[in-house]
Amino acid sequence: MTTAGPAAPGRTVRQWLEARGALGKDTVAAARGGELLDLLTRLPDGEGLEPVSASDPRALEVLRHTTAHVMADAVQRLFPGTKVTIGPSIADGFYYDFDRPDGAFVEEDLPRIEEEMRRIVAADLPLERVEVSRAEAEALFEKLGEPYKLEILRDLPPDVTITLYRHGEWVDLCRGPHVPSTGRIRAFKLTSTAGAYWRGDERNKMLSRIYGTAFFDEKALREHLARIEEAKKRDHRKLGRELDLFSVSEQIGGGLVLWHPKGAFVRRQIEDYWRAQHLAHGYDLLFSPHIGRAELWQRSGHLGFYKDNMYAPMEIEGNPYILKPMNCPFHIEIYRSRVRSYRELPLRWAELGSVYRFERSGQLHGLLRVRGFTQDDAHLFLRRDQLGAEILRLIDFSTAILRAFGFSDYKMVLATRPKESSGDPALWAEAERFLRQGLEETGCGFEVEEGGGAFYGPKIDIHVQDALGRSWQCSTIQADFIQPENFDLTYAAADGTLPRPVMLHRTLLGSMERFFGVLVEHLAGAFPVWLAPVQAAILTVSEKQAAYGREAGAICRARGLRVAVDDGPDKLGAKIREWRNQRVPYLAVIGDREAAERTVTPRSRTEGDLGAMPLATFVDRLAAEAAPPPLELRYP
RNA sequence: GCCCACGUAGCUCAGUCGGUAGAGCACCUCCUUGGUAAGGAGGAGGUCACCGGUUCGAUCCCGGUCGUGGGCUCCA
Repeated sequence: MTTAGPAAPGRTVRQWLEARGALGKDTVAAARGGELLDLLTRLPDGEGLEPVSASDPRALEVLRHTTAHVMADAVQRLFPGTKVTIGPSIADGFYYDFDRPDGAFVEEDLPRIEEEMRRIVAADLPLERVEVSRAEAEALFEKLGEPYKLEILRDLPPDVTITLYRHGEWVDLCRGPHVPSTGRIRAFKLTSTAGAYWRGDERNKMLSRIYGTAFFDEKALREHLARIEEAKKRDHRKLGRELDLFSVSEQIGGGLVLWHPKGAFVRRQIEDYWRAQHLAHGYDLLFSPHIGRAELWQRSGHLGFYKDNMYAPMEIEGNPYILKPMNCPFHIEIYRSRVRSYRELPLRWAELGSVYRFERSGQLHGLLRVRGFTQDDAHLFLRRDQLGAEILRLIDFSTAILRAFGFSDYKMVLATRPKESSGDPALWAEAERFLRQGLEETGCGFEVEEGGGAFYGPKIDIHVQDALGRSWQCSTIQADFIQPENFDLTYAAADGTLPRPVMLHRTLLGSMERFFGVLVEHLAGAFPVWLAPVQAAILTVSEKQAAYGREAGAICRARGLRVAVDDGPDKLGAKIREWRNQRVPYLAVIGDREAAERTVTPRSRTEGDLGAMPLATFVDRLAAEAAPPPLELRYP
C-alpha cells in the first residue's frame, strides 16, 4: 500500500474500549446499535460501544470474513494471475469468488491452499484498516491489475468511506470488519468448490468459487463437520431409497417422482389429514383438469409473466392447450360458472392440484425441486370487508398445520408492495396491515422484504429449513387484486351493485413432494405412529411362535393398525436391526413365554424395551398413538 | 442452461499403467430354531451410462450425448 490516507479523526474502537477498561483478551470486535465494527475503526466518540468476544456468535461472522481474506491471499500466492472478486461471510462459513486464467479450482487444489493459509495464520499478521480516497484506491487496484475490484469501486455510492484492509503484503478493497490478526483463526477448513456467475448474473463470466468455514477453536469446527455428516445421513434422497419411499427414474425423466407403496401411504395420510382439516374449517374441495386452452392462460396473464416456467402448448383439434403450471384459473372459472351473491362469501376452495413447471435440469433436486408436483392449493374469494379476518385465520391455520407435523421453527417473510404494482393502494395497505398483524400474533418473528411482493398483491412466505441448512419455501399466502380484474369477477352486493371480490391464494405445505422431502429430513425418516407406513413389527424369537405371531398381527389389523409380522428364520437380533433400520415405531417380540401367556414384549423406537404386557394393552397403546394430532387454532 | 466433479451388480464401493471384472450388504436355496442392532454355507446377478473415434484389442485413452451430485439466477 502506498498511502496511509488522511488521518481520520478520533480514536480507534480498540482505544475507546481500552480507555473504558472494556477490552478483554478475547475481544475480537465491537458492536454498536446492531452494527459490527472492528477494533481498527476510528470513531469520533466511544458512545454505546460494546466489546464482542470470540464466544459471541456475531464474532464468527467477522472471523470468517478475515479467513476469506487469508484464503484469497493464499490463492494469489499459489496461483499468480488469479483475480479476486468478492468474498463474504455466509451462514455457515465464507466463500471467495476468483477469476482464474487456467480454469476453475477443483477439490484437489484445496489441501494446498489450506496449507498456505496455515502459514499465513501461523505468521499472526495484524490486520490494518486504511481509509483512502477514491482516486488512491483506483490507482492501487489499477496497479495490482484487479479489474473486478475496480468495477466494484466504480459502483460504490459517492459518499461512502472507502476502506482497504491489509495483512502482510496482501490488500483488499473491503468494508470490514475483521479480527485484529490472522492468528485468531484457530480452526478452518475449505469445504467445496463451485461455479458462480460474477454478480450472480448468468450473462456474466463464470467465476470459480471456493467455500470454507472457520471457528475460534478446533472443537467447534469438529462439531460443525459432524453436523454436516449427520445432515447427509438425513438426506431425503438417501432415506427415500433406504426406506423404499420414492424414486426418480431416468427412464421417466428428471424431476418426475415415483411414489412407492410406503411413500405413497405416508403421502395419503398427510392428504387425508389435510382434507379432514379443510372440511372441518370452512373449506370446500375441488378437482380440476391438468390442461386448459391457451386463451385461459393468456387471460390470466401467465403466458406473459410465467411463460419461462411453462411447457410448450399441445394442439388439440387445432386449438393450443397448455399443461397447467397453476390451479388458479380453473378455480376462477368455477367461481364464474354462475352469479355469486355476497351471502356466499367468503368462498374457500381447496384442491390438491398437480401442476407442471419447467425447471432447468441443473435445478432439479430430489423431491425438493421437481417438474411435476401436487400443490395443496386454495383460493379464497372475499368481500373486501372480510379480508382482514380471513388473513388472520389463514396464517393461524397454516402455522397450526405445520405444527401438527412437528415444524415449530420456520422463517416467515412478509413481502410488500413492489415499485411496479397494480391495484388500489388503499387495498394494498390494508392487506399488508393484516398480513403483518397475523405474523405478529404468531409470535415467531418475521422479516420484511420491502418491495418483494408480486405485482398483483403482497404475500407471506413461510420457509422451513432442511437438514443441510437450506431453506425451502413451503407455505405462501398471497393477496391478489389483479385476477379478479382479468377475469372480471363480481358478486351481487346487498345494494344491488356488482363489486369485485378480493382473492387470496395460498398453499400450506407448498407441494406434497417438497413437504414430504422436508418432513423426511426433519424426522430423519422416523415417522410418528399416525404417519408411519408400518406402525409395529411383530417379531418371533423363532419360527415356533409363527402361529401366535400371525394371530397377534391379525388382532392388530382388526383394530386398523398397520403391522408387519416377521416370523422368518432370522435370529431376533437380526430382525430387530432390520426393522429398526426401517424406523418402525414399535417392535413387539414374541417368544415361547409370550405365546404361552398371550402377551408381547414391545420395544419402542424412542424408549427401548417396555417389558412384557398383555397383547390387548399393547394394541390399546398403539391405537391411542395412531390418532392424528389435534389442530391447535386461535381462530377456530 | 452455465462451472466443476462423478457414472462399474438393486445399494455402498474396489479394480483394470489398454488384454471384456471383484468385495460387502440386499436377493434366492440349504443348514441352524436362536430372547433384544448382522448365525453359517452355497447360488444367481454386470453391454463397466449411451454413441462415436484412436488401437490388433477400449470398462480404462480421446470426443460427443444423457444422467447424477455440489454451486450460480428464479421458484412450491
